[in-house]
Amino acid sequence: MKIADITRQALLDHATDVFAESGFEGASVREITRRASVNQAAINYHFGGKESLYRDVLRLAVAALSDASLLDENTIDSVSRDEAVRLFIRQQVTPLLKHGQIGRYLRIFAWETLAPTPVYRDFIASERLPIMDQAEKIVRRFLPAGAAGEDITIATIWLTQQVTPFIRHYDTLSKPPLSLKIDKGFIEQLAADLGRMAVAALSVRSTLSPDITAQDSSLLPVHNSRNMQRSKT
Amino acid sequence: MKIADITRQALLDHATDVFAESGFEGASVREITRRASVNQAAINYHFGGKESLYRDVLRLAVAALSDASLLDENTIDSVSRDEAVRLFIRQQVTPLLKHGQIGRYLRIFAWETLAPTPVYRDFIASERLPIMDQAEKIVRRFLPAGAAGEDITIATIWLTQQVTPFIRHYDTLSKPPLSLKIDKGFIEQLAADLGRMAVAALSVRSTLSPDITAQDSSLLPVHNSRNMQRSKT
DNA sequence: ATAGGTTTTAAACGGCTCTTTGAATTTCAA
DNA sequence: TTGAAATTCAAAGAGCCGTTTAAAACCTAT
Repeated sequence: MKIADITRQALLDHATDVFAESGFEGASVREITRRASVNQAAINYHFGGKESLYRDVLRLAVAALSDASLLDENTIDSVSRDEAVRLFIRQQVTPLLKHGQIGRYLRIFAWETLAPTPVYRDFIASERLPIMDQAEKIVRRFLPAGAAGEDITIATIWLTQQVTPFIRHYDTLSKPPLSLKIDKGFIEQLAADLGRMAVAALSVRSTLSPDITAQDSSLLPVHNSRNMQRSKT
Repeated sequence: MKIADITRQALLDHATDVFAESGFEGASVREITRRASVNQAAINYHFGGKESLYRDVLRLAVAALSDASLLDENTIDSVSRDEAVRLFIRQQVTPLLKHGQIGRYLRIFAWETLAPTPVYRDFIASERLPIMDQAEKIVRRFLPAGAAGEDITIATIWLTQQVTPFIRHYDTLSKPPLSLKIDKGFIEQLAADLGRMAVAALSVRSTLSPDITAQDSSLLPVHNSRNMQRSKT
């Protein structure tokens, strides 16, 4: 491996760290190059600027998330819809363990959902995020066939965002006063709990779902009521 | 009203905007003072610095969220647990409408959950956020009496984070290609859907909950299984 | 070994950041 | 009205930002 490739790789690696910690704007090229133990001008020489470096990190992120995916085009339809949800949740929870790997990428995307950078906008405009397609595919199996596009969008966003709070609250969980140990057992349980809750939540959106509680009669079964209840503005 | 109070109020108001848009670090005193049409030094004169201004904004935020709360100590226990969840969800969804009001505060807290500022850490260390207390109180009504503290924490975080994705994705929803109209009807429906899903999700955590779906036999009722399944590390 | 291209380095540039300063202005009470 | 206090203002200070530059060091192939 050429020496230039080593610094290039070091830059990508530490840039991922810093971008995950502070977001694109909050990250400084000085901090990145310092951690990578390379000269400050290295980013501009190897990548052409901070933005291009970030673009490459985003590219690696989607690639890594695709590789780590438990679901592909085939399995997503060959398993039960409940199992699909559980797999979808699990593939997002497990990165909490491997801290040096995919967890950083999820944090970068968390920054982008809060305040999208122009780089990110360009990025998703060109290549779609597979995670969104997966979520939509799964959601469609729960919603009625004639569900409105808005219903699907809302449910899709909802599903994709079920795990990210725990990515974001990683520090809250692992540090005092909670000091939870984020080990394999914890991850397993978290995946199981979240999967179960997600299945239950999506099931009430389905016309097939039974009444979910006996102690609240106002919870009538829903039949794609979205459009019926809109205000007539 | 004294003139000094007018600029002070203008600073607080526009600071809330900028902090909500860009977070604490991303916000600049130049931008705030420019929007407030006051001198750049005004923040330091009236508040003593950017940090103190932010502290005051946070103070106003928790106060406003408390005022806008549909739940207080009394009602949270006087209604059914399902109704409590729905009210909790609704009180967070409605700010999506009143853009100039509470929505900004929720966005500020969204920034803080992603990367807490020292100011925020100090802040919550002194006075607890009522929303967390509410969520925990509600969650406890769903979990078994002997539930582990970790289970409660996880479920509490989960409940508080059910709405924020939609606060964050406000632009995604309202702008092309979706271009959803965020009107009263939409908010009502969103609150209803999220409320129903949240109740369903929390119900499966309860020993009282019935089986929620017939097509997946692996979904057995759960009995506070968290501790039983932990790895023996 | 040497020439030629690649990579690294230190320094500087221009622009933005928050804060400080001291004078000019406005406000308000005597 | 006058004088002291409160407030506003323009300017400058000190520091970090991303980027550019040109010289130095390094590799590699002849």
